[in-house]
Parts: sequence; structure tokens; C-alpha cells
Amino acid sequence: MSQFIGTHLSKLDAKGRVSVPAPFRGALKRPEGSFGLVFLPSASDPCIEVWPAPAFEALEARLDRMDPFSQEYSDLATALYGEAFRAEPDSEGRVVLPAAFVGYANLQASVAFVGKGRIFEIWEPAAGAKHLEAARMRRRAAMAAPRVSAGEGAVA
Amino acid sequence: MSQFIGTHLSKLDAKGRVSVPAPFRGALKRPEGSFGLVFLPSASDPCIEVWPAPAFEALEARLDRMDPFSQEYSDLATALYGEAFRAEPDSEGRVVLPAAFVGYANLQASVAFVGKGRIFEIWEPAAGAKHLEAARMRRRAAMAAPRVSAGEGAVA
DNA sequence: TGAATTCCCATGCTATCCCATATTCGCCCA
DNA sequence: TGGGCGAATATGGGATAGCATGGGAATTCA
Repeated sequence: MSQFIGTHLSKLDAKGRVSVPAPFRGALKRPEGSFGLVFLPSASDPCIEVWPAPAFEALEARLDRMDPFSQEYSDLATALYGEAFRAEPDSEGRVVLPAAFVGYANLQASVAFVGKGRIFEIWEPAAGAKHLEAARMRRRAAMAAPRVSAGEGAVA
Repeated sequence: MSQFIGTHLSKLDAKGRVSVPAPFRGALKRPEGSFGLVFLPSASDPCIEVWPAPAFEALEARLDRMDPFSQEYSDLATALYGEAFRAEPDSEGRVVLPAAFVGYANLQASVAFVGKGRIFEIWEPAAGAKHLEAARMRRRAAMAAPRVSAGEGAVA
């Protein structure tokens, strides 16, 4: 399972383009050769979530399992189809970020790509660093109190 | 189950490379021949944790047991993947340490690899020695006044 | 027709790979 | 038991391919 790991810096040029870091580009190449990225303003943080096609499909599947008349369904559907933005990197591996997204995440000339496993996020670098540090602190707590008994044990 | 034992010194060259001590290299060779290391800033100490692929996968397994859309999941995923760095030693057994890690662990020209069983850590030598000594002291105290049963499991 | 966007090409830089050397460690034999 | 020999390791440096970034030209939409 190849995933998005680490933080990479990139620059936002005058035309609103950013180049997706090479390690991420590799991780999201699909068999057919197409990429298929969905950009979505994060609901919880001032950043942009980027969902590769397979992960996004999982998100849609979740929507399918919800009660179509519930408020959550409506909210999620609105987010997924109203705010989302689909794109495909150009031949240089760059995408154009819509101005609304740039504003939402407070992006300046420099942006940070933060890996998050099956998706990644785009942050204003300083805000991203803060967010990561906070997450590291929480990790200490989470790791200190293992919940399940089963062995984290040697897999090898 | 091969493990990481002992402390080894290595030098950080001008390009930010360190060679993984030979005994450790042997311990982490996978059947396929690939290595697969994940570097992670420690949440509790100014050092870098190094997780061989199998051990890291066990860590990921914990994520897999969580609801992928929960806040909890999101936090842990950020902590695990956001700052991590995946690498494979080159043909000489070296890896390049990203500058952020060098800074986090206060590394200078000389670095210490400290075995910790399933994983190992990279320390600034003096800090590492201090850490070892402190651990020994705590262990002595614990022996003198045994209280809880066992299983402080700890991360390693 | 003007503006904006997309595509493509060009370039400097950086990270990766590769080779070369020195040093250490382990082993074998005297 | 000591010396010597050989191999593996640690470290340094150089070349090359890939990447990030910038700018220009063509095309599309209003």
C-alpha cells in the first residue's frame, strides 16, 4: 500500500500553479496512467485536502451508506460535489489551485504538502508545522496508552 | 527475530548522509532484499526513531482498526505520516537525513545509533549517553521499589 | 478582440547514484 | 599468542539524471 508520507515544500507561482512533489506523484499514479485528484477544503483545518481517486471513491461509498434525507448526508454531499475541485496534474506534475482554495488555506508563495497516508494536505508552511507539532504531542498520548491487547509484535 | 542491540557511532557528512552501522543493516534486511526504513521524530525525546518496514506496518495496523473518518484517525494519521520520512539505504548502506530531522535531534558531525529492540534511535551522542544513563537510573529505582506488575509495554 | 488559461519548452539546481580510497575488523596461520 | 593478510566497512567526492520553477506561445472563452 503505497502512501503519502512526509512533508514537502513547493512554490506557488504567479499563475497559481504548484508542482506536486515527486514522491507524491509517484504514489498516486494509477495503472491507466491517469491521476485523478480531488481537492477539498478541509472541514476542520485551514488547509486543502487532496484525495486521489481511489480514496475519494471510498468517501463516496460512505455517502452512499448514509440516510439520504439526513442532515449529514446533505452536508457531505454538498461538500463533495459543491466545493470539491477535480484536477489532473499537467505534464510537469503541476496543478492550478483555484483562488478560493488559496484564500481558504491562506497560501502565500510557499506551500507545504503534508502526507497523511491515503490522502495528503496542502498547508501554509508555518500553519502546517504547528499542526504537525500538535499532532506529535497527541501521538505521544495515543501511543502511551495502547488499547487493544493484541501484539504490535514482530511481524517479521 | 533479529533485533537492534547496542550503540554505534557514525558520522554525518557534508551531504547529510550517515551510514547505518553494519550490525543494524544486517538486522533489517528483508527477504526480498529491500530494506524499507521509516524515520520519525520521537514524540518524547530529541531523537529520531527508525522503524523497519515490518514494525512500521504494525503501527499502521492500529490505524486500520479505527474509523477512517473519525477525528481520532485523522490526528493519528497526521502524526504518523506527516513528519515521517521513508528511505532506503543506498548501495553503501547510507541514508540522507532530512535537515528537519538533523535539527530536531540536534545532530552535529557525529551521531549515535542506539538499538532498542524492534526499532533503533538516532541521537546526538552526548544526549544519547545521558538518556541511557537516565534510563538505567530509573530502572534501578524500579527494581528497588517494585509496584505495578508488568507490562509497561512502552513503544519499544 | 481582449483576457485568461493551457500547453510546451528551457534552464538552473538538487538529489541520487556510482566509484574511489582509507580504515577497521576479523580470520588464519605461523 | 602474535603477526599478517584479506575482506568488509566507513567515508569522501564527482558526475548525471530528474525535478522544481520560470517564461513564452498558442488556443479558447467571453
